[in-house]
Amino acid sequence: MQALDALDYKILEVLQVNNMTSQRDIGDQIGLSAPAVQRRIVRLREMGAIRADIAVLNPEYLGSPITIVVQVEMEADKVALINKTKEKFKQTPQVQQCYYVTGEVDFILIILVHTMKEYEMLTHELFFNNPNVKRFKSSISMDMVKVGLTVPIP
Amino acid sequence: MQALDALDYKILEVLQVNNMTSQRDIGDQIGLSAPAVQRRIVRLREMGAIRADIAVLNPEYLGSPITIVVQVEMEADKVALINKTKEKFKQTPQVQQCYYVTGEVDFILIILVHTMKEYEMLTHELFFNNPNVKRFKSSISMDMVKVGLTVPIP
DNA sequence: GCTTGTTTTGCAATTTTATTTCATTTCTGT
DNA sequence: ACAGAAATGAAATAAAATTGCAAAACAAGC
Repeated sequence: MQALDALDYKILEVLQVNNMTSQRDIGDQIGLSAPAVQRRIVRLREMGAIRADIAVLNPEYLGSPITIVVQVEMEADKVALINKTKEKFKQTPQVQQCYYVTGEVDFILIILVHTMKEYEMLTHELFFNNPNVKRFKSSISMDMVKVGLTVPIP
Repeated sequence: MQALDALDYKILEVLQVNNMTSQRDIGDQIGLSAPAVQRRIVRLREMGAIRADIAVLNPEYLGSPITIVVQVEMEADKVALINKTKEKFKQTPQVQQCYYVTGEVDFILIILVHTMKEYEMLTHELFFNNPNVKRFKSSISMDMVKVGLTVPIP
């Protein structure tokens, strides 16, 4: 994992807000030619500093899915079981995000469903049918005050 | 807010995974010409179905920020105070995400900081100095099992 | 069920952007 | 200071996005 320099950081800072910015524009902003910017971006992708390039969609236009924050407490902390559960969460399309955390609960999930019926079925699939889940608590999101994946840049 | 058709959904499905996919590729996949795809994408952006186009960065390369999930319980549910608090969270760069939720707690935050010292200072700024915050609970993320903004498409 | 007006489409042409080539410059380590 | 490696800019090329326009698909009214 090679280190990044100040110019790389500036490029990332621009791209994580708008990855449609042209290389010429970026070059002008940071004092490099377009090809130099291009080569750096290729390298940043190859090394994995840029993990993906995505369009952020507005849920309003997609049947207004319901966002639910779920806290999951596990029965046992056996690594094998934890990993199996992680894998299950990862592969469930409705699970938008999953964090394995310290503290009273073990997982915090951000789940998106189109109906509460769908959520009800999902809870069976993910929690009731998993004997290692001790309990879970759901909080319905009334307002997605801030949503993003922006990482603060040093 | 005008409705989307099946082709729009297919385009969004592709773009929310990889917005660098060329219009020709998308066209081939869904049976449209590149210009037709182009015009639909422009429209989807204008109407706000596509909210942003971003690069997803790998925190590993950015000084390995610590991800913390915070549950915040408010003192009073006065709308004016809630809105002020929302605004504060929204404007704090370390707050990557903020959900206003039903249930025992009022807010769930995803926070990224570079050091625990930074977090300690942030808790003062956001929580201790806000008289309407009754209590808050922090969970450190040990594994970002799944991270994304993907919305399930109908 | 036909006609008219509107919208959407595909093709071709144009423009813009990304990528490659290559000589030169800048860095690095000795 | 010097050799080797890496990064750069200018120019050329390739690829992609965008535009103009005629034809096709669609919808509403008669």
